[in-house]
Amino acid sequence: MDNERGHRRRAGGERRVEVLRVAASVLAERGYDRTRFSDVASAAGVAVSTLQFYFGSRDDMLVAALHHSTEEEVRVMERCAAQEDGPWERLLRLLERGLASQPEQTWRMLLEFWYAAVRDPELRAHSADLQRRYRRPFVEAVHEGVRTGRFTTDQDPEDLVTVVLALLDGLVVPRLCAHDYVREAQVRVIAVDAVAGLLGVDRSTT
Amino acid sequence: MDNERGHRRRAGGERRVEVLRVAASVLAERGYDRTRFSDVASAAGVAVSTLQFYFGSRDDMLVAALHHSTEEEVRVMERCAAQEDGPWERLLRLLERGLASQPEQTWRMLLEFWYAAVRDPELRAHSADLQRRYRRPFVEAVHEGVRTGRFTTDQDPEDLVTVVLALLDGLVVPRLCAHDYVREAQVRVIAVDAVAGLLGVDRSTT
Amino acid sequence: MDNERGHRRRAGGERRVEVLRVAASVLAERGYDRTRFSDVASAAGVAVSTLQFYFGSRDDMLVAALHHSTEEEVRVMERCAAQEDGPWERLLRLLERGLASQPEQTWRMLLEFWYAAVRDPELRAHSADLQRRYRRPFVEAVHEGVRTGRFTTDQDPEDLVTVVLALLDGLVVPRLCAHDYVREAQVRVIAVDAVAGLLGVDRSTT
Amino acid sequence: MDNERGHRRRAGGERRVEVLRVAASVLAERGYDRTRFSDVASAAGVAVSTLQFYFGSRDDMLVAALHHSTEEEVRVMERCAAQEDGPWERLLRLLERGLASQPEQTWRMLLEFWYAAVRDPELRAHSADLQRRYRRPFVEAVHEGVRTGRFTTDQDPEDLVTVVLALLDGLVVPRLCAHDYVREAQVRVIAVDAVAGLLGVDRSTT
DNA sequence: CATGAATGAGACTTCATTCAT
DNA sequence: CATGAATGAAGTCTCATTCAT
Repeated sequence: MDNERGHRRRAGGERRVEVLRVAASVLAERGYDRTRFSDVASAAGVAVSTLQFYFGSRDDMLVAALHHSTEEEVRVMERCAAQEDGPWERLLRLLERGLASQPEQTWRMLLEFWYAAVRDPELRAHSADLQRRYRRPFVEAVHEGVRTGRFTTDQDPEDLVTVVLALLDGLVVPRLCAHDYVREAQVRVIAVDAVAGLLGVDRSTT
Repeated sequence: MDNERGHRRRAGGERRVEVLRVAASVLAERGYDRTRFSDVASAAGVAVSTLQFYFGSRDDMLVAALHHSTEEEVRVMERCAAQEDGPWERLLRLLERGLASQPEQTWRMLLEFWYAAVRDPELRAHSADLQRRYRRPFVEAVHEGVRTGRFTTDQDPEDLVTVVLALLDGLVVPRLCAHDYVREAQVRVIAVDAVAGLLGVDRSTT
Repeated sequence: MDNERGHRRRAGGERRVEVLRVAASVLAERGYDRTRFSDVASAAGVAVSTLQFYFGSRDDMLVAALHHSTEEEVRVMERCAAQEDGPWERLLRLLERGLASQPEQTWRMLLEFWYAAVRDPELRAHSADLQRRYRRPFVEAVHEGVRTGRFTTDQDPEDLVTVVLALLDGLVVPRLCAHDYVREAQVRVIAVDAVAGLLGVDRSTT
Repeated sequence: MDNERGHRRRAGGERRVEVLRVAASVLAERGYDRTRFSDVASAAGVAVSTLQFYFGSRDDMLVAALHHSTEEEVRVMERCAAQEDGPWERLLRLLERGLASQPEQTWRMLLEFWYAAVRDPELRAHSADLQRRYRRPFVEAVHEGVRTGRFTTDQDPEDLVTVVLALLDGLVVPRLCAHDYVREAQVRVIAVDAVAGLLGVDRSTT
């Protein structure tokens, strides 16, 4: 009866999942603290009390929405790393995905999740869990590259990935703020360069 | 009579500044949307109506607090770059400052500011302005390094700095969430390596 | 199809009676206004909609529970008076029963009934009816005692019983509140003394 | 800043006491669980939010009202016993007051208080306290009567008073339910008789 | 200059109830 | 016979805000 990481799924039928998706998009749009039941209700075309029937409290609803969204994003990353070619090729795909233009909602949701996790211990725990899964494909690619001699860095792969991901995450806010100085194309090239340099990748063959 | 970027400074003398500082710390602690007049009032030991007397509305108070804090942070950076030694040395100082351990409040405030700016056009404008000033010392150092041949990159300095700052900013959230995988010492080394590699810095003399 | 004083018995077979008993105990525990469908439902292990199927509305359920309980209590009293020995002996049995330690639920239910009856006309009518039946054994005993010369009072038996029952009822609240000054043993003796004195009972033979 | 037995008096000026009185009368009228903020607000001619400004929560308001009312009633009793004539005369005055016709509100409030106290530990504690003060004049009169030989009972005065008060309290509900069998005049005579008999009062001189 | 009193708007939440199966 | 899904009505509570002093 419990699912989604300990949150009791209260009730509801098929529509519950649909509504959850709507809730996520409203959340991305308005932000956690400004997402009211009535916002989601009118966006989803259901009654406010239906939302409570589905999720319990407002907080539970929003947390469920956060979980749902982030879960999906992690799965995308895992799929990106599924194809078994060279480690740099895989890493490149992961980077591209991280750097690619995305529906703004994805980034908003990410920021939302960070913001909430900083203060909510339960979300923070979940966040740590997600991070681990999110990092894994990166870490494995680096490990493999080092092992096979494709990468020549001396640093610890975990730490390297921490910096690589920081680089990706650090671009989220500037893009959301539509800072005009973020020139997508150039930034992507430089970011990939930075990673390649950091790992000591031999890119001659690419 | 107007100051702080168009916000009417309502009233109040010395105490107002004290209270502003308190407001900032409460804001960092609780987050924008959860900082009520009464929170700041009790933290500062004044009446709610006094806060309104000082700042006007709740939003005005919070925005003033955000401005106040971020302004201070930018000034620190500008001071870091004041000393006129080599461009890499200056950049290193800026990086160190950006990477250094700080009172958590600083980072919380930064995240707070990002989060607010994403949705508030007025804050976003202010944010752009701040970013420009924040970036300038970095950009100038890179320019000088390239001009003097100390750095050998072909990329545009502005874009390079965008990536460098993304790297710094991207570390804020993991640290606030106390993710255990962030190993401060190693990460700093790698981050500096990454920047040095990116710029093609000749570090043999350092 | 109608029973229990005009309340339509909606539906349900044997389980309905079980559930009614559960409802009564929940009612005694929580009080009229705080007994929700869901309380009874979870206590009885049935769905809320089942309760509605059985009883109709919430009020109907609670009234049925009150009727059920009080009905049982009156029957006990009538049984107490069934044995045909002397009037004082009978009265004594009735008093003992009224004064005896009882499961708290009995007294709670009584108070619940009083409290509800004060404001609900329909319950008040039912209450008057119950009172009449509850009083009858007392009144008849007094009548007989007077007629046979065993009691020597000049007062009207009805009025005497009113006072006697007030005495019993007045002990309910102190006991429910567990006021420590209520010393059961002594109080019973004194209460019986008071009644005996009031009726002018010749207790020499008892 | 705390008063009325530990309940924080939140705020408010002179009108607060007026409103408290209104709240009490609404409470007597409608009963605890059915007294909403809006009922008191409209009866008192203030806004709902004013009530919360005064009392905090709905519960706090009602508890304050209960305290206020019961406090007043106890004071009346204490005043009844102030005059220093004979113990029986004093006791008679107390009984008369207890038996006298009163504005229905008084009795309703009493029942309200009992009902609430049975389930609320805090109110129960307060109730015990009130009882002690309420009983004292009775107990002292009995003591004096026994000491001076005016009363000839062998029983413990405390226990006697418990029974006497039960008798008074037990009349509250029948009267509130307007049971036609309660004949005020006769009942008063009998009740006084009962007490006199219980105490062994020599009434020849009265 | 600073405050307390009073209020209105708006949100969450509880809960009985309706309906389809 | 019994239940789960969905909803509307109603109440409490929070909080910014206005106003008088």
